[in-house]
Amino acid sequence: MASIREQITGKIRDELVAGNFEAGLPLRETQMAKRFGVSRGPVRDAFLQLSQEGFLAYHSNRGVTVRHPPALEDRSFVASLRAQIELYIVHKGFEKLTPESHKQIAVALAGLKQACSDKDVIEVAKADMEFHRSILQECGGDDFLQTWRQLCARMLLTYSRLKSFDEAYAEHEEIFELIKKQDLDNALAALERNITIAVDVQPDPESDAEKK
Amino acid sequence: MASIREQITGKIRDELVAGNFEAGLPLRETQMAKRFGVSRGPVRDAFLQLSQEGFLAYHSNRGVTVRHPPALEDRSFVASLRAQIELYIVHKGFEKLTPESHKQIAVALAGLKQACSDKDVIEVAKADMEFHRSILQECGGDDFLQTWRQLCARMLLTYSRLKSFDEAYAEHEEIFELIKKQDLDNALAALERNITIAVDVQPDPESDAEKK
DNA sequence: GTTAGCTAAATTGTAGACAATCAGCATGAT
DNA sequence: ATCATGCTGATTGTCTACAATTTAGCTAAC
Repeated sequence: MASIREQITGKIRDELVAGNFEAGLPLRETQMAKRFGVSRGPVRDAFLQLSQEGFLAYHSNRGVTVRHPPALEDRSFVASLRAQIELYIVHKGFEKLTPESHKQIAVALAGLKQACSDKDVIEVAKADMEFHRSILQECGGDDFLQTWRQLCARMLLTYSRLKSFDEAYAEHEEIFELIKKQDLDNALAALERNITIAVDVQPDPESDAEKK
Repeated sequence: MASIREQITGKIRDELVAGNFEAGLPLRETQMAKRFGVSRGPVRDAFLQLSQEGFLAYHSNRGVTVRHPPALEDRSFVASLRAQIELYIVHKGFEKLTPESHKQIAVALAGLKQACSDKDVIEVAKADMEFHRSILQECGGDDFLQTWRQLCARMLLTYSRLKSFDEAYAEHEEIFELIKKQDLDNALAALERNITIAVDVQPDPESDAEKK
């Protein structure tokens, strides 16, 4: 069973991804602790972790605030870094993949399918990341997972798949099929498209600099 | 004045960079708390933060262990990612640099000079990073600082400048001079050389996979 | 001999109380 | 008016005690 800290971290992260809190808004330890019916300790740990993950901005002695999404001009660079990491890991671990690996990835893909048919944007965002994460995991890319997570966090603060749910799912299904067919080159190409295509849209008016 | 958590985090990080603890060694909250004469709270926070930074590996309910350095084959990729981030930020913020910025960077460079003349490897490593960090800071790259830190942490776990101290210093001085001369292209080139040249050496026998 | 289950010690996880710090506002001197 | 100073309420930072979890060693059954 997951610790309270992990549960709290997950719940707050979900809300941040869902966009329930506007950028810059301060989150209070007491408020969250009372809301979830726990003490401040685990909440404090969660805040610290989410700050490191890139979702919150930590201000010494003054608490945390919801972090602003990256500036429009930086988003494609973030996506590029993320794509490089995924491609590197998949390229490196492609041989290692076993039928069991395929099964694990299939589970994640099924989750995405469900979320898409439910048309639940938050669940889709989470399932999207989980699909990619499972691939990295199976390719043995644990070493880069934390850095990958940070980049994903930056992207999730403005998650918005322009395309239809069905199309978003189809993209991931294609990646999975190519992996199963052991077609490395096309799998990598499909991955890269999938990662970098979702940016360069939707001008966000409140992408100001972080205030100190 | 810095909080206890920050002080503890810094001290443990220094020791990790210095290589005082061998990879895989578990660090105990109680042990560290007693050692620094504080309670477990700040130590716990420090462990959590250092885990996120990439220095420690966190195991639920079982504490933290010193993380293994990246596999030899991955190091140049880590350096490449770090170089890309620095080049991107400097490229983007080069215009913003003011005489005051140059002064800030000069301070960091002076620190590196001191450390080099003292021939103190740990201080050199810290000053090296501080020099780069000050440049990024002045170029307005706060958004990527956390990711950059993670990559640096991975590199610092095997920090070893092959060249002499004098040569290491000269490299950084050159970068600074090119920045002052506002010679963007050559500054970027010098930066990239400086970052990527330090890898591809010294086969490390104990670069095993992380144990779960 | 091997293995499953139990017990005890060590360690991390959580709670609640207290101390330190900070932002805002009123107050008063220049 | 303007700036400095000192209060005050709110919030984070730290400590201590206790609960939950894990690990290792022992025992006993097979």
